Amino acid sequence: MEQKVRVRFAPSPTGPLHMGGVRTALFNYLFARKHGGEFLLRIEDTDQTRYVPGAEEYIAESLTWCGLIPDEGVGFGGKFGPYRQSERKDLYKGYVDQLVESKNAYYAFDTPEELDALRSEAEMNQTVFSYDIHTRLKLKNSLTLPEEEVNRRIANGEAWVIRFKMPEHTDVIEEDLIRGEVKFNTAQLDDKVLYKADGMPTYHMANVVDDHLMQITHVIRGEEWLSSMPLHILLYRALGWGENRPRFAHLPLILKPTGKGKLSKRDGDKMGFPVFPLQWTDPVSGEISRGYREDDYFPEAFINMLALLGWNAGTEQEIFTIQELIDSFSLGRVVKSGARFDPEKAKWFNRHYLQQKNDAELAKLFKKQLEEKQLFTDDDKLTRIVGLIKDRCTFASELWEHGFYFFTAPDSYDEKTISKKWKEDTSEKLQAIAGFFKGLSSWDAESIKEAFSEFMNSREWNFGMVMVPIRLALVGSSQGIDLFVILELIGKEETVRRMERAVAEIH
RNA sequence: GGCCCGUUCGUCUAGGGGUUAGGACGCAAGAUUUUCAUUCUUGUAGCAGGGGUUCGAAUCCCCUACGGGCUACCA
Repeated sequence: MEQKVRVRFAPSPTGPLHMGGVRTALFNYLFARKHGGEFLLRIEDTDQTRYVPGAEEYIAESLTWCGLIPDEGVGFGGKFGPYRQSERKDLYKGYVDQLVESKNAYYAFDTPEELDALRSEAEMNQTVFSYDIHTRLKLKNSLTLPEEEVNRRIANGEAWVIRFKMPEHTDVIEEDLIRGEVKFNTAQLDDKVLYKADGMPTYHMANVVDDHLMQITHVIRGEEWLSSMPLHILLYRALGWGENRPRFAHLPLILKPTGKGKLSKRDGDKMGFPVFPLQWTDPVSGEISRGYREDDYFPEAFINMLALLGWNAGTEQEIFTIQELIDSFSLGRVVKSGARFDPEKAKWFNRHYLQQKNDAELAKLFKKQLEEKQLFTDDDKLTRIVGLIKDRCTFASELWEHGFYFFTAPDSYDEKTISKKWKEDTSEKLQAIAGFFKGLSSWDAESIKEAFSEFMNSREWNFGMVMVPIRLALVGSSQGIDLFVILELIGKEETVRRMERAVAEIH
């Protein structure tokens, strides 16, 4: 009988969630949904020194904005709680004791200073100090000290940690769901601290215990954890859970758009794109980091873009609804190598989603922008305008810059266009045309165009001489949609007013 | 340094012994729009290098180079 799939996203509340973190959450979510399983959010706050206030709320809000709602977790209920590791503190000691009892772990009394000294000493000799099978018998721990002294030190309240006793020269072979067989030898691995002097477990211990207790079936996480996979496997075995432990899948990292290394906050600042889902204000420095939400990305576009960064369906499809992602997702199709992030492609996804939205929906967004400027118009007209200008937009926030002229006269005229298209006799012509417009009785794009053509013919003027100048008068530059539609929508009076103003102001 | 992972157009990727190496973003050109943008069409550009295996390698193996991760009482 197959076990029910349970996966978890387990971030550390040390700051805002990085877009790589969101992608990890996404892949977990997709995997859970695909297999009818559950997706949980666990907060890994075992390092109290790195805790950042607000980070936890930020994580929950980010997932919510992205539509990746956990089935269980901090703030989302569930029967396997608490889901915050600091609240599970008491629970870990028993398992650590069990490991000490079974000789899989031992007490160590070496101080951080002593270890640092050993590390720098090793560095001077061009080597690296490692607390492992070769060195542990020369250090201060329950393997080397007499039992009475160990007990005495503990009773005296001396600081101690518990370390895993890495077994001697054995191969740990595991089938990673993305990478295939990965092989390690314990001879290369050190005796990691499992339980810290402050009474908190380290990541490794808490992770293994919680994944077991929360009945996690698949651990889907970033590649930075691949190296600790053997330790985790050994821990499951040592705790007697080796037969029923989760399977692992290690995701490739997201790399900088250019240059070396993984994507960082700095890259976003430098190159002008967000690396976080939501805007974040650092509680200490007050520094603000932009977010995809505030930069006006649609969450669907953000998610779609993230999904295709390191995964593909094996078809040429690139646009996926979340349901389509769920249906076609598989870990086997996750790419093994790191992916450089391309901000341009992210924009392309947003543009695509924006074009797919219906006009009325976008009109609502546009209406908000207009209201902020104290401009109002009826919904039908607004919807029509949106339909006319949306294909020029990548973000909904650009609706204004591409449609402002329907609501307000230009506040300046583009110099280049003036020098190129505004001739000696342009003012005169525009004045005549404005006068002609005044006398028109029907004011819709078709009729205006027809009447205007006749007028132009009668004067033996050609369109090219005046079209751009009229546009300049109405819009302020040589941009915009079909001129006669603009005329119709801004109305006769406003058209004439703008033309007269342009004649007066442009020389 | 050690261990582990990776390497197809500038970027994201398809490909799993025989393909004119496909798509997308970007970029460029043309068309259309008496403007600009859109749109459409076309083009641009790639198997890191070297050895094997094989009748035949982007595909399998080895070496090298390069990139990435880990190497904390951080996750």
